[in-house]
Amino acid sequence: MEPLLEKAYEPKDVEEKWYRFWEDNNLFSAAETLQEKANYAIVIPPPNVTGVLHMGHSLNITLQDILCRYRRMRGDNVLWMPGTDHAGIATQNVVERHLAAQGIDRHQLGREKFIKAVWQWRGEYGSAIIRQLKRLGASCDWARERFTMDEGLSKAVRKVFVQLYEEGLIHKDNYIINWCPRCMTALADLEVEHEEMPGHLYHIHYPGTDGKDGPVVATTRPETMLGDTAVAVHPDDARYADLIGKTVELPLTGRMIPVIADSYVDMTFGTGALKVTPAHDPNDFEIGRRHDLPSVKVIGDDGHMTESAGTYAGLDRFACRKAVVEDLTAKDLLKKMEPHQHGIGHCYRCRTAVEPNLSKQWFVRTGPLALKAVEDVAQGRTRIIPEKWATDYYKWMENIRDWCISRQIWWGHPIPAWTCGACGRIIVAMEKPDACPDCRHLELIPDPDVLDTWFSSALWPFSTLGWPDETVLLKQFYPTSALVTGFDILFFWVARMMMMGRHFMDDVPFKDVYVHALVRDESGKKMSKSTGNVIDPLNIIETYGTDALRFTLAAFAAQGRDIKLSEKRIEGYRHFINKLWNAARFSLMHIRQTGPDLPLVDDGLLLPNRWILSRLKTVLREVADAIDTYRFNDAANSLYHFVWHEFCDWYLELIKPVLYGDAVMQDQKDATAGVLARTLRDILIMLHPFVPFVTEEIWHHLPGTSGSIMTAAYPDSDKNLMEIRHDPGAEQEMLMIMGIINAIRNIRGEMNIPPSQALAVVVQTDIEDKRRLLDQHQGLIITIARLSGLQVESAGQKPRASATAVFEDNLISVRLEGVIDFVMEAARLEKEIVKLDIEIDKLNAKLHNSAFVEKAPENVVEKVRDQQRAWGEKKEKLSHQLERINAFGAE
RNA sequence: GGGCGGGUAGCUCAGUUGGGAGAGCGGCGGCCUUACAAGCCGUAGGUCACAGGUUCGAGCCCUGUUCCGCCUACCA
Repeated sequence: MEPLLEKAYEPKDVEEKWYRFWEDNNLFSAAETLQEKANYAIVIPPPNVTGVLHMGHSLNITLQDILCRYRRMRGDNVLWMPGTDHAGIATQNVVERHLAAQGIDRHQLGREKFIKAVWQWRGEYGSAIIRQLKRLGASCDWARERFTMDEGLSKAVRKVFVQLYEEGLIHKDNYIINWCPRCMTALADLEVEHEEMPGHLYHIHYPGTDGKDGPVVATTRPETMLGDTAVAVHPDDARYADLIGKTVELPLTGRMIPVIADSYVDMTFGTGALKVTPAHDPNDFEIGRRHDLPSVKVIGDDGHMTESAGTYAGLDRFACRKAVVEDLTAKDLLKKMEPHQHGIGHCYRCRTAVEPNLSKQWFVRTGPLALKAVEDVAQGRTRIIPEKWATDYYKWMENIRDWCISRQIWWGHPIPAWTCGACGRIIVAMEKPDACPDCRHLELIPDPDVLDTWFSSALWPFSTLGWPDETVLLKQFYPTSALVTGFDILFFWVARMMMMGRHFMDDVPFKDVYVHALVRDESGKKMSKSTGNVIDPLNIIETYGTDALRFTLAAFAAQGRDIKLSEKRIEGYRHFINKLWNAARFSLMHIRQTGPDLPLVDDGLLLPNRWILSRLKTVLREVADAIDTYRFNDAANSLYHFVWHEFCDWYLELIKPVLYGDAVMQDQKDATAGVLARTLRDILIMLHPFVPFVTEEIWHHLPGTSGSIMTAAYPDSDKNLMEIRHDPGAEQEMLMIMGIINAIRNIRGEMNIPPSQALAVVVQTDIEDKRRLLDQHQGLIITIARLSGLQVESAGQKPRASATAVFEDNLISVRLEGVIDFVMEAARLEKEIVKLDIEIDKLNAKLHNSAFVEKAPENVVEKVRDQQRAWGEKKEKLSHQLERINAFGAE
């Protein structure tokens, strides 16, 4: 029965135990039924299957877990849908490296065997991230875990592809796209990261053919000139007016190319003459289309020059640049070379410089889809929180470009399209057809490409619920309640889910999108392995425990865009966990009742009990409100303050005299233990979503509880809360008692009087109710302020030698005959008076300002007057005391 | 180029309709007071980036300046 807890909380001892307990008891699983009960659903942002838990996940998971655990305690039927995504390019890269270590190249292996190898790899290593999520305490419905390459999800992908194709929203086209020569695949615009880099602007002379000199063009990429098919100038540019329509020589190739006029050209940049390479520059591609120019692809998919590059064929693109520049210099065609800063696109998976490349790819026409997705947010069907992110969402959606969804890799969802070997017709279908519908030819060549991983992620909120089948789960939980994610994938993922959800489900995918910050290191840099500034959450968990990490993340969750994390903070919150632990340890020594049937609403309750219950009621409301509005930091801070600075610092100290006192009636002791039990219980419940492990552990030691704390009801508007009374009177009275104790402590501290020395104190007030109150709680004050005695009297007679303080109208005198240092006390009073003077002067200035008195609201003016009066009286008392002290000192 | 966010105590940051500047950590002083030294008590410290404006009143609203960070873009 006597549950003696260890002196310090040891997370390692309990975390694994309770996680297993929760799983074994099925506490994470949602009920699949079309019942009346409120449903609450969150789909996890699926981590990359190759991923290792980082701080970003930790924050993301913690916040979702807080919501889910909280909603369960509020009585909702909660589905937290977990899973991973197959991360096409990243996974393929990982597995390729894995194979390379064994000296195997994927092309040797062949496509089928390679995919088999990826699945095998996934089986071995793919659940690492899931195990790590569990260490964070994530209460996901693991039995329903999904993977974007699951059969069900693949079916959804094919269905979506086919339907969009039939609706004309997917098409295949020759277009200039971003190409990663290392990953050997196309990338979507979003998957390119631009980085400002120093380079050069090369001025190259293209000689004319009619005896005249010809233009000088400016370029940052001279190697692409081998693929030039025109030179463009602005139609209004007088300098080149007579060149338009003529041809010029393309150096190093011997080809002749036309000079065309296009208003895209910026006359003020460079030389005003632009070389046009339709196959290797998006703008040039557009110009090429407008002017019907041929495209010459001189850079191959592997980043080396093609046969079309003539003598440069086979050279790496960067080596070719060097060679071209050398050759131009030799021919005296390089007129100028100036330093130039410009943005260069890099592959977001491997950092290789992206090559704009002409290629035949599949695209989603996003325009019509985006229109509706914008409406959904504008009309409030989906709320984006904080609201400021809606601006970014709108802007991106409104400027959206077609989405290149085909990838030239092997790992991913095959594009459900086939080309007839005879007539060349493209067939798009859920399953491979037996024959070409046009010519009945039997040889159908499957499209070699796979789909962008984000294409399948975009379906996540409904594909995981069973779509395209009409499942109970789908009916129950779509639209989902909330999506919690970092702003870095607002476009990659959220925007695309919005488009797909609306289009296929005819409803938004989620009611709320909560966008949280990014976790950075303490100097504000993004954590990355290459910088070496990562704080590994698993290490943190080892050292400080999961709860400390979670509470830290929650407490910092709403701090703008970034969370700068350092171990110091986490350590600080570990102290909080330990504080809670010790408060529980103390409480459990006194809680013997096994039932909650204690008289909580009872005027006979002692003041500290009435006070803490009143405060508890307020905090219950505050925390619930904060979580309901995604103000996780407010919730965490409210709890931190309440538990540490009210419950521990005051309440537990205040009830010690009751619990330990010999003269206290047993029924008061019992009632106090009851209030203590109730308060601790509710603290545990409120804290549980934030720090699930330590609260579960304490819960099981707390008499009168049963089962898991996960199944405890959050005290809200139910009768649980009704039995706690909001008691402003008690709060008011406690404020006074605390104020007086603080004043005495202040004197003790400033006078350097050790706690071991008991003090004799006199409190004087003219208000009889206050005297009665102080008399009544004399014991409390004596114990907590460590007094030898407390005398309460009406104002008038002054004790002979004392240090004094004023709280409200109470004059507090600490008697220190023979110990008091008059000089020190005089200095203390003077300091206090100076401070008061400054404040009073400010108030006087306000009140002497007639504009203020006339125009400010009545209650504001009244408040200032009250304050002025109160401080004036306080100052008077202190000044009077100062005179007396000076007189004593002079004796 | 465009847009967004930020500049508040030594550090990291709160500050939700404009009305007496806050927390945590750190610092300093005193304490092993029967839950906790991962603790307790006390205390110092701020022209709220700068300059104007609106207002009786501005950390908060407006304008400009400056510094930092991020996102975005087709000036080669």
